[in-house]
Amino acid sequence: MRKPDGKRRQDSLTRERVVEASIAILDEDGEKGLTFQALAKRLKTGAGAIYWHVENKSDLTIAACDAIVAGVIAASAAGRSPDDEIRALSLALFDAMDARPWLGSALTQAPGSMPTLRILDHLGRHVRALGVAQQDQWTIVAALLSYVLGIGAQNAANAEMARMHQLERTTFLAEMAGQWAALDPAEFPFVQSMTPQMPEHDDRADFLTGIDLFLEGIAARDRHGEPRG
Amino acid sequence: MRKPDGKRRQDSLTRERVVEASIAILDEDGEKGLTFQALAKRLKTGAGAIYWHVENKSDLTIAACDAIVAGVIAASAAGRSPDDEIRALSLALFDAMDARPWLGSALTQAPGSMPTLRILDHLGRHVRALGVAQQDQWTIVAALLSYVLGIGAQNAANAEMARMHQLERTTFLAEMAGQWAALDPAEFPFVQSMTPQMPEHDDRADFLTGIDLFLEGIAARDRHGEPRG
DNA sequence: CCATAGTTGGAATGTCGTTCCATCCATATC
DNA sequence: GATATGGATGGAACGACATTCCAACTATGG
Repeated sequence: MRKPDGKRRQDSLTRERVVEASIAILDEDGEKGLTFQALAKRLKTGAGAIYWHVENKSDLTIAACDAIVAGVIAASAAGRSPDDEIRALSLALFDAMDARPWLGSALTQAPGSMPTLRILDHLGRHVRALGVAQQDQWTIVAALLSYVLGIGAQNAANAEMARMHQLERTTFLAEMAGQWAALDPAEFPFVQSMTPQMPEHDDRADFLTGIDLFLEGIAARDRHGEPRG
Repeated sequence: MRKPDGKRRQDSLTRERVVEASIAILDEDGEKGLTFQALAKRLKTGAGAIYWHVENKSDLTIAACDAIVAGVIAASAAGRSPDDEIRALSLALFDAMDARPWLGSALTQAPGSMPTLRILDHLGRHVRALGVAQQDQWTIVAALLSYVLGIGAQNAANAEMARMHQLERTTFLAEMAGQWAALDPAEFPFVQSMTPQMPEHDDRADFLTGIDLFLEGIAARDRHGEPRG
C-alpha cells in the first residue's frame, strides 16, 4: 500500500470500495470467505491492485471492523443516564457481533486498533460519568471491554463452526447441548445438570445480565468503600 | 486419524507424544510456530504419520489446551470458600494464559470443547456452592467464562503481535501506550487522558478486580432481590 | 516364514497471503 | 495535441501451510 492521492482513473478502486466489498463478502460467506481472490473477483480486478489500497489482510479486516463499529457507536449515542448508556452501547455491540460473527473474531485479534479504541473510549466516558474513582476507571473499562469482546469471540467461533458443519447456529448449539447431556454426571455434574434448561436460554438477555452484574458490582464497591481492591 | 490399538512399533508415535511436542513448540515459537512440518521435524517423522494419531490441527490444538487446563484445574482445587475458589481458579487460568498466550487464543476458538467444558463445570460448581438461584446459575457461569476467555484472547493477541514485531510484550504495550498518548483528545478524550497511568497498571490485579466486580454484583443481586433480571 | 493390517515418512495437492512486473492511463509539460 | 511521468492495475509467480495419498515398513498370527 502506498499513499493514494495522485492521478486517479474514473472507475478507480478506492480503499472505501475495497472495504465495502470486504464487508459484503464477510457477511455472505463468513470469516473464511474473505480471500484476496474472492475480493478481486467481486471487484473485477486482480489481487495486486487491492494491495495498492490496503496494507495487508489484517489492515483490511480492521478497516472493515472500524466501519461497522463507528456506525454502531454513532447510532447508539443518546442522552441516557451513564449506566443506561453502558447498557445501550454494549447491547448495540452485541447485536452487531451477533449479526456479523466475523466482527467479534476480528476485534479480539486486533487489540489496540482503531475500532477497539473507539469502543474503549466511549465506554470510558460513560464509566467516568458514572462517577467511578479516577484510579479505578481504566480497570473497570478494560474489564467491560474484555467481557464484551469475549462474548463476541465465542459467538463468532460458534457461528464459524456451525457454518463448517453446514448447520444453522441454533441447531448446531442444540446438537451440542445434546452431546453435553450424554456427559458423565460424575465428571461434569454442573454442565450435565444444566443441559435440560439450555435450549430455552436467551443469549442476549444473558449478555445483558452480565453487564448488569458488572454495574451492580461497581455500585456495590462505591457503597462499601472498595473492599478487596 | 484411525483407532490406534493394534500392533505397535517399540519407538511408536503416540497421541501423547504428539500433544507433548505440540505444547513444546507452542511454548517456544507461539501459535504460528505450530505447523505439521515443524511437528514432524521435532518428532523425526513425516506429516502423514501425525495424522494417524490426530484428526486435524484443531483436534491437536484442543488436545494441547486440554492437557494444560486439566493440570491447572487439578492444581487449583482446594478447600476454600466458594468465592475464593472462583478467584483462585480464575487466577490460575489467567496465569496459565499469561505464560502460554496460545492457550487463550485456542480456547476462545473452540467453544464447547473438552477444556472449555472443564472450566465451565468447575466454575459452575463453585457458583452453585455460592448459593446462586438455580435459574441464574448458567447465566452467571457463562458470563464468568466469557470474561476469563476474553481476557485470555486479548492477551494472546497482544503477545502474538509483540512476537511479530520482535519485541517483548511489555515494551510492545508501552509503545502502544505511546501511540495512544498522541491521539486527538477531542476524539479520544478518555483513552488519551488515561495514557499517563497505563504503564503502571498490573494486568493480573486488574483481572482479579474484574472477577471481584462480578462476585460483588452477584452478592448485591442476592441482597436486593434481583433487580433488572 | 509369510500374509495381513496397523503404522510410517515423505511426496503431491490445493488454497492462501503476498510480491513482482509488464502494462495502462490521467495529468503536466512542451 | 504529442509525449513523458508516475500513480494504478491485473494477473502470474512464490512460498507457506493443512491435508491427502501412497509406497514402504514392521510386528504379530497362522
